[in-house]
Amino acid sequence: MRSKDENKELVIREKAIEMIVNEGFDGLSMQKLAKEANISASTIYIYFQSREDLLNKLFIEVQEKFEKDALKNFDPKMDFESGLWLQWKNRYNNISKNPLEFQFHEQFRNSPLIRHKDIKPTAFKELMNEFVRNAVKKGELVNIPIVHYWAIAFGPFYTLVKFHVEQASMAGTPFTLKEQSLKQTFNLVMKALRP
Amino acid sequence: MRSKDENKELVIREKAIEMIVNEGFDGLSMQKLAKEANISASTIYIYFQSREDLLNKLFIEVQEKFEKDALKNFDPKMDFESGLWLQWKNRYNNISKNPLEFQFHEQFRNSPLIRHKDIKPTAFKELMNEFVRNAVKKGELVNIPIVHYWAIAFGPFYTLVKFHVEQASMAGTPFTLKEQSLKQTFNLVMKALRP
DNA sequence: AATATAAACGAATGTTCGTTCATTTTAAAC
DNA sequence: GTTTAAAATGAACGAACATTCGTTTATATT
Repeated sequence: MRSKDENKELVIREKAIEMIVNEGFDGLSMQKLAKEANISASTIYIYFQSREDLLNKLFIEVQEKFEKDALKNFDPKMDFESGLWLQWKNRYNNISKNPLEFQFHEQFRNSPLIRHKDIKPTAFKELMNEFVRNAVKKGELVNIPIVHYWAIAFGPFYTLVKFHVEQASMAGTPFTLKEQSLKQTFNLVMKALRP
Repeated sequence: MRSKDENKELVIREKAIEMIVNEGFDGLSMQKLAKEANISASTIYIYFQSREDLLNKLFIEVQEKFEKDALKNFDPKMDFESGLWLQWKNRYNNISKNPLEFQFHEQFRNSPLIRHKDIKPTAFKELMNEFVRNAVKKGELVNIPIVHYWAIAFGPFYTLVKFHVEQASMAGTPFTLKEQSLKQTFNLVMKALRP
């Protein structure tokens, strides 16, 4: 009996994301993907049920990886400023290490494909809610609806990061955003969020 | 001689945006679009050179309309808080009146299609820069790089609005976001931006 | 070394794609 | 009412699409 080549599935995933980022969803055909991965098109169907299944699995994989990595060293009992800053830095690190995955994720999130999936509420979300509740209780954070909090706490972060990712992507240069820039923006955000 | 039916071009544009928002870029085929618009596929080519030309024209149209409407009653000599709030409200009004156009714009902006176009710097951008320079000079705004300003001044706005647009779109209900919610978020953003 | 079994493949399926073109229809201009 | 020229069309084009299938190949197990 022959066993599945784990590396082969990885190549399919990598090339698929690369093609989608560079050419969009309609730029990803199974035959072109096969050629890029140096395999036969029919081989893809051993690893994925269909094109749609492939896309969904890619999204879920990236989403889960990003959520998990965002919580590295994080504890909802941390003081608010340290906890939020840790999240900014974690997310920043993930994006600079995986700009293609990030762009794929953004593209998927902004497309109607996202509607065909039901996004299950993750433990991630509950952990963040706890973090926010604690901070309000301790008087470290203004008491506002959670969506307002998300908008202010992460809106500036993603706007800033996306700007730099897009700049780099268009110019063909590596993604660069100095930690000092991030910190300066973060300090202003904290000013908004403190009671 | 027969003249072009302006209404026909409008229907094509409307249906195209509708299809893209509901089914994505690969959901838009010329034949399906023709059927939706009750015309022959070849008729589309009287109004647009190609599929790509159609997409580009749609984007440019929406982009210019949104930029123009964002500046309604705006003057770069306004005091900072009033000027920024006016922009929030203008943008908010446009999005709630044209949620499909907004979603189309977001989808395009986050796709690689945007790279095939060169975005010419608009008068819009220069006007905003002047507004910011004035505000800094008058001591109404912290002195930070312009990209940091954009991130903080509009990041929270778009994060909040997109959340509500997506909610409404998924649930099939109309877009609703109370002005009071918007104002509350705005006040915190102002707290961050004041010196 | 033989066997068994899933991986891997190339070719072929029927469909749909964007676009073209010869023809017909329409309405403005005279 | 006739002319004229562009709008509008349906049929047709080859290319590319996702997926299937019968066959071959590779490898773990015996």
